[in-house]
Amino acid sequence: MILPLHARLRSQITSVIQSLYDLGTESIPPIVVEQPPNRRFGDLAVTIAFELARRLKKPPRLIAQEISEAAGDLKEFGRLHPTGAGYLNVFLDRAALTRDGLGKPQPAPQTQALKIIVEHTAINPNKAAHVGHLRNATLGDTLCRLLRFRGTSVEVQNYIDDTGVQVADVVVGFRELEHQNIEDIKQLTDKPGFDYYCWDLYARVTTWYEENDNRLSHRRTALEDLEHGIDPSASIARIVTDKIVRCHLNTMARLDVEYDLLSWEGDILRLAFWDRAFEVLKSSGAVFLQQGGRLSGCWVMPIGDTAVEVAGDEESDLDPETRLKVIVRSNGTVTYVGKDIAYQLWKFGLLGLDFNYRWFGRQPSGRPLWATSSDTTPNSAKQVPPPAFGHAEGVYNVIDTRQSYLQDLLAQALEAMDHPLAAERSVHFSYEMVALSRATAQALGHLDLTLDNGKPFVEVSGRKGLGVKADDLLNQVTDRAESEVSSRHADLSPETRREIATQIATAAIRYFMIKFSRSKVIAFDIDEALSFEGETGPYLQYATVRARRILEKLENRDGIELHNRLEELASTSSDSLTASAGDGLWDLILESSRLDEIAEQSVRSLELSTLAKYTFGLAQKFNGFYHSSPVIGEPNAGTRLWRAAGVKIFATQMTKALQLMGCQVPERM
RNA sequence: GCGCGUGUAGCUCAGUUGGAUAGAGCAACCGCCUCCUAAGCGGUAGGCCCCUGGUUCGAAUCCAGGCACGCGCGCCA
Repeated sequence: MILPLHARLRSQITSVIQSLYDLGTESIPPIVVEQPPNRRFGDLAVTIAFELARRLKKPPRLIAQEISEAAGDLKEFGRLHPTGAGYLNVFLDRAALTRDGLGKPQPAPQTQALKIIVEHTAINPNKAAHVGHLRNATLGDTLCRLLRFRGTSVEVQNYIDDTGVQVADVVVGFRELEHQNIEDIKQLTDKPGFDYYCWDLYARVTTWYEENDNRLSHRRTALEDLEHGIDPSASIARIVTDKIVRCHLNTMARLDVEYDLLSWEGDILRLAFWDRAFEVLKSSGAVFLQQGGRLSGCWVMPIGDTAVEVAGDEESDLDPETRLKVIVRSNGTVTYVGKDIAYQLWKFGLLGLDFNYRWFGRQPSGRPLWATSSDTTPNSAKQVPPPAFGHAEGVYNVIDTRQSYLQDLLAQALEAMDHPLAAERSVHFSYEMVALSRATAQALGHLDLTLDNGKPFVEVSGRKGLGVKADDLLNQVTDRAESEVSSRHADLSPETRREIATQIATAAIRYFMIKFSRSKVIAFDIDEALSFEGETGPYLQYATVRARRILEKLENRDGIELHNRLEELASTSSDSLTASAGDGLWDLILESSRLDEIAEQSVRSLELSTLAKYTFGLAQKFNGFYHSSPVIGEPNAGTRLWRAAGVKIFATQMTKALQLMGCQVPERM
């Protein structure tokens, strides 16, 4: 792992600069350590001379020279080589770093006491999950893995909006279109495919509303019934949402996505979280009662629009009310933003109220899953007590970019309630939506060429039933993988082939969801997602499997177990690691060691594609090495040993990187 | 109208918070399975980094102004 090395290099250079120039510690700019574009320049590059050029009013090239001369031979790094316009490059002790990489795995970074809550998935529990939800869950889950990798303790929450319009619509569907009673619906939930059934029903309800506007009154009634727990609608909703949530959990489990807590909106209502939040909002002056005008009788929050404030002009044509956000309607009901404020306060432990909790089930990995509850009867003594949820130091809300405006309001509300720290630590992890490529939309019969507007993609719409269901996609990809595995490894048992196919499918889908920048709309293309060649998850797995097979065979033939051969490596000529060896072995080792640096960068920028691109590039390096440099067949014992060491380091780091992306390494491919 | 985002090879996208020769994948074309798995590798071809100006040792990257596209802006969630 390379970050500690960076830190040591930085501190040594800092002392050199301090002794050389009259600069306080604070006025030394941060020392950036980069990768030189070409290995012949060095193993690491430092750009500090460029940073200092302005301050010292000297050319960077000269500064680099001065630093290099003053530094002499640095401990562990040797000379600083001034090159180019002012880079300072170092060559590392390659043999030592390679031996370190093989040594006992370093202890995981200590878990910090502070806890981070990550909220993701949050699918309306009224229909099957689709590809857009997969992007959310994959990003959210990968973020959690990265945070834990860095030693942060993470609590994963999945928000269940069980009292919203979408659920109300499906309730209306069961009652008004299907005329089903509670018993009928219960029977339906016992059959497979209930989420698919609701997918269609939801689309039918939408059409049914469109045929006659008066029918929308059914939605209003149902919505009120849900909020106030009035049967039969409330009971129907409870049965439907419980089943759909379990369907979603099953879908996500297929991608190795798990949670700690399901937060049900209904509990927020029943436990009167909102009432408490409302008191705080009022007493802090964050909201006020609007009198007169269009919003008369509403409790509103002023929206801080910096652009408007800076302009400062009278803006006479701009309605001042457009800068007010309604939090409580004139009929006394609370809006979505209001409920969200209450929930966010609870996450930080700032609400002064807590949920009750109920056991929801054990997930495939064995991890317990809890759900919030508003049942006040105490848990039976036999039951395990729930962990302490909430009270986070920071919160990531993984929600698509269309909700940026609302997420912004949320932070503003916290600020207005005199919780600036919580506001600052409420991070909206935003990402663009998943749409359908033209080809895929057409294949699904969703692209009407007569109405073709020439857009490069077609937006998914759950309301219209337009989209690719997550389980359909998973099934297709898994089947495809299974036939590939079968054609290559007929000797494996059907169970093993299926298991491998599942691992491949997971990697294919998860990698696909991670590899794009979060600010890019994904035009989902089924053929692209089904491909296992080029920049795909299976490519990464394949490289890792190959590396493992080499090590396996080597152990069987030569009995080489690398961690037992460290001393032998120390006394073996490391010529294989020099540039003149020309096989990219050292490049492979150095690049493998950068995983911690990349993980750090990915979290800092919330750009998980960085991790994906790095892992892909690393796999490419290995494949190049694989073709140029035989390991088992290498006659020179020393060269063979060093190469084996490189393969081992690669396999170890690659396995970790894949784990971070929620992917496993199949035993064969 | 206002806000946010995007514009890089035929297509889909990277480009390390201003750095060394702008890179991948797909598609196209040409090669490589007696050799650790060809889900692989090598090679060829393909670029006014949307436009114009500015900032400086240096700009695809930062600033200003345009252009194009997407999303958001409700007493919906």
